[in-house]
Amino acid sequence: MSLIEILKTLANENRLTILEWLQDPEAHFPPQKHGDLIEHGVCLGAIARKLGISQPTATNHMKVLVNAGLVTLTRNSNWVYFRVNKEAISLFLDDLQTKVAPQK
Amino acid sequence: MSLIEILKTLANENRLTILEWLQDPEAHFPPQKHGDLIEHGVCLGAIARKLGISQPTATNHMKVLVNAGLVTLTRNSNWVYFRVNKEAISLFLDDLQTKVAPQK
DNA sequence: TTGCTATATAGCTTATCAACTATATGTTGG
DNA sequence: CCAACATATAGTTGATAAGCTATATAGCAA
Repeated sequence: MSLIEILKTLANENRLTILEWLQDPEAHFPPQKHGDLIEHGVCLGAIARKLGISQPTATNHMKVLVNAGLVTLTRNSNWVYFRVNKEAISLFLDDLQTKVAPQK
Repeated sequence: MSLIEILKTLANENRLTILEWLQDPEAHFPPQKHGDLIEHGVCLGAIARKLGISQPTATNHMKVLVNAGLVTLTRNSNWVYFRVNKEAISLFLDDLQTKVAPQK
């Protein structure tokens, strides 16, 4: 995904917060009965509840984050799990630095 | 300015391009009769013309960039000059890295 | 089966953004 | 002084975004 698309993805308070939470799921979410926070990821409902937004809105935010490549999605029966994509974030930060601070 | 405000500022193709150009004004703008590109900055009209947008639209983009602290503004008679604020950009990049890639 | 939970999809509303035109103000040069 | 230029401001429009409700689908559990 292009630099500008990733910037648009992050230029939203809720999405930025979600990404921050997903960096360290155990620090921000209660244990899940149906899937390990680290191994499988954080499920959609937990994110929606913690943010205090409706489930469809959360679905949409996660779609944007996945599209930008910042988060990966795993399905297991009727659950959807999300994990941060650290490599993509690292690439993005490098790109951004090259673009807006090339002297470094 | 807050991290999220800066992200919103950069999440626009034209503004991102302007910031890139202002990193190295001599590489992107012709010499100015009325003010040195490096010493004083790039004047508004030059930015509007190069982007192919109207002057009021350029004024608005520059206002956003200045508000975010990424660019500084200097007035001289009827000209307005803009220069990149490298320190602010550097701080922003650090902030962002801390937020979305804290393990580094 | 029935009901509960998890997620997806559709459709709507409101807010924000990026662009424009028109116009005003102020500066400079002839 | 007047014309040309630089920028600012006001107001409008069209597109996109973020939220919601209502509803559909699918899995699980009693």
